[in-house]
Amino acid sequence: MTSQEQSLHYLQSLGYRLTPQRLLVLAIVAGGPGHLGVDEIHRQARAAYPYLDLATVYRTLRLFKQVGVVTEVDIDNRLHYELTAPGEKHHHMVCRDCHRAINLNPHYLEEFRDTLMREFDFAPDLEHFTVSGLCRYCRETAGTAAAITAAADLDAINDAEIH
Amino acid sequence: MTSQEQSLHYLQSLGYRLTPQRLLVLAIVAGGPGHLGVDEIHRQARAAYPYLDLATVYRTLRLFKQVGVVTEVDIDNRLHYELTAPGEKHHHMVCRDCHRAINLNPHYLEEFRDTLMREFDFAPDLEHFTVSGLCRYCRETAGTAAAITAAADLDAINDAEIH
DNA sequence: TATGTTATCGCAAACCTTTGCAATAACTGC
DNA sequence: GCAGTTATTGCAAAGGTTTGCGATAACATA
Repeated sequence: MTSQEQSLHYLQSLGYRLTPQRLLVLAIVAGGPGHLGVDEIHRQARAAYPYLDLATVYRTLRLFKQVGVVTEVDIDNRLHYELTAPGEKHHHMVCRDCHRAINLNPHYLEEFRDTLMREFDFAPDLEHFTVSGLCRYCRETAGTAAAITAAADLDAINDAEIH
Repeated sequence: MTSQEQSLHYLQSLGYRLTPQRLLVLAIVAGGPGHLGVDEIHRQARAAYPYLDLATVYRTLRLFKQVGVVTEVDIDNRLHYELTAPGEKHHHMVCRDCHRAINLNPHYLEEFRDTLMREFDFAPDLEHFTVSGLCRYCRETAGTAAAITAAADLDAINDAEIH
């Protein structure tokens, strides 16, 4: 039994119905290279089944995420999904400049979770965790710019609308 | 000089113009009890200046956030803003059930930031950090439900669309 | 296999947020 | 204080995502 089939059986065991749409979306996410954007998933799905609606894709992915079959990653305000690999679960660091996603081993968050539980009785959702920030490459670039002039740095920080 | 006036001078020193719209939005965020939703800010602002557009409110708040004058909090997929108190900066834990926001002292994140910097050369954006999760109260409620039947627990987890 | 129940779908419309553009108004230098 | 420059505004439209609703199809039971 493949991991895909396992996911489907799991859905069924929770009382959800197996529909062609769900099989299709799952197959596409499973086949994609890493995380796929919703529009990309929709486009691929429509190649096989032209009537599939975008809303259904969103609903399906939300369901998959809820039950843990896929992992959601927010990249530049757009949702992306990848198959949750049970053995090698990971979080993401997304660069706010180049929008690349870097995997982060869950153990880096264990301590943080324990602290919040102990101190505040707060159970953080750290199943699908994403930190935004600046990756090594983009930090170097930004750093160089800053070294030239403070003004150039300011320009780099502000987006197109400003200045 | 009040903290509001300081913020305005700071904006000006960065080359941004002081407009009535910006003064108004700042005053409202400063006056609000904690974090305010964008629509709430817009409503209050229009009471004083009816032509103020929603887009301007969004742009203004984005600018304020960029320069650090306000802090953005994502509550249930909706943006909220509060004045950044320089002396008492804090992060947020937002409950996914009751949507209440609990303040979190920055020192709880220092170690996490250091780790990401050291291990990955990744500089996380932890200025405006929000963790989603389940607060003490809602954990108790969910716990009770789970104790009754597993089915009830399942219902609680799925949202209205499911079942 | 036929039937009933209801989860799921497709469609359309709504939601919150961002963006393009021409008109306006805030600042600069004379 | 006045004119020129251009950041900022209001408006309208688009963007990505969610939701309401009637019609359909997946599953359970017999």
